[in-house]
Amino acid sequence: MESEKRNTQLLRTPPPGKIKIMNALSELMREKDFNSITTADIATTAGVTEGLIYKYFRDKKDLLYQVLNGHFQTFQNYIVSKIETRKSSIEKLSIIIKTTLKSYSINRVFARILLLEVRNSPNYFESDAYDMVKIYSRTILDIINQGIKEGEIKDDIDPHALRQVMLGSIEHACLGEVIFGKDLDTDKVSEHICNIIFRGAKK
Amino acid sequence: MESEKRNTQLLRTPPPGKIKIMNALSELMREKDFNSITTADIATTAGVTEGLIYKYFRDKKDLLYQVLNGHFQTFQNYIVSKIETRKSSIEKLSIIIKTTLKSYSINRVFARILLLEVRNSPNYFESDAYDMVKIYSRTILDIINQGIKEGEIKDDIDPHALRQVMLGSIEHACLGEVIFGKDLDTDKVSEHICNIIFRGAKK
DNA sequence: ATGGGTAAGTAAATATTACTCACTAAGGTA
DNA sequence: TACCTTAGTGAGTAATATTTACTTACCCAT
Repeated sequence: MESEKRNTQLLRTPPPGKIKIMNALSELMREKDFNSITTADIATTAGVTEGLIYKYFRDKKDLLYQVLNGHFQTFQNYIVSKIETRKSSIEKLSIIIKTTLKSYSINRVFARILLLEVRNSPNYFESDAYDMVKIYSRTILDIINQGIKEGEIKDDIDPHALRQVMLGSIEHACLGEVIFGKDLDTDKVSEHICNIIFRGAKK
Repeated sequence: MESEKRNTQLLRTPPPGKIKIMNALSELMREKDFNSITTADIATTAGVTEGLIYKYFRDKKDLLYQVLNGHFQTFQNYIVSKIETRKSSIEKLSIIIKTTLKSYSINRVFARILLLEVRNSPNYFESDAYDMVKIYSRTILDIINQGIKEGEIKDDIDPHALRQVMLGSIEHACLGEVIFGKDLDTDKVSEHICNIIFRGAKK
């Protein structure tokens, strides 16, 4: 009963102020980079006072991490829903590449935070958001290993290296879009990337 | 005569204070991320006053860009010296991958700045440092195009995509080292990466 | 119903820190 | 000598992230 109470408390929808603050930052980041956004900016666009930010977030960075976490949650669900029906490993990995690229492209704020804004501070790697990244990253590795075991992927390929190439390619491909707002034909680009990667990785 | 004077002025070795400031930031960044380093920190480790920083640099970020530029200059020279003797495109690209990875690995501060600290602010893309990046990036593209023309690389490969995969792979591969200080066997990793990339890209 | 506890939110003070400005000292040069 | 330029100083200022003491509203157990 005790734990049930605490549990419902954890799961219940966050207070409106908290939501408003997170949305405000997300919105502001469509135009500005994180460091150029002030706590005053955030508070006014959220329609709350500056002090409230520090009721729900340890500091400004913590707010950023929680916003990222929110975006990553929906991203992760989307990814999982896309690959669960597929059988072949190569196919799964291709879908991950295309879907990730598409997600970054559709939600540039999400991509911006993940690729440009958080990695420079050590605290990020202790955050819940980074835990999500680890899960996503782990998923890819598992699929690669499965692919090797089932003979779809060459067994002289280093799984970690393949994952690095995949993730690196995806990230670098959308950098231009995220930074300069260039348009990106995700279907075409992901096809090119898959072409390069798998004509080597596929046995 | 006017312009000659100005020219020698530009080329002559920078004042000791400027050098000390740049070295100080570089040194501090071996331990801390850029945002956690204060101008006071920089001044004291450099043994100058805070005001002097703003004599030579527009702002704190500009200092960072100039430090990056310095590192990139030596990096670029190193790269060029490594590939100029080689004939084959694939070979050149392989060397670039290995050498870049090695450079990042040896000079973590350089890698840290380039990959984690500058890309989030728009000003960076107006800086001299970014001009250097463009040159480096252009070099790779030229080699790829040459490789395609000479039949070393498949002609259905998109040159930009191949470059993205290359650069992305390199960067992602050294991220763990740069962030967490993990050791990296550059020879092995670059071999793995080349293996993945070129078994598809090589005709 | 009511009063005590807790969650949501406020307003103003504080402390850090990037950046400015008016100044000095030391060459070099005409 | 007088002057100009360059290197450097040190005390400020202004912006802004964070803290603190306080108010209000609501829930639930007596």
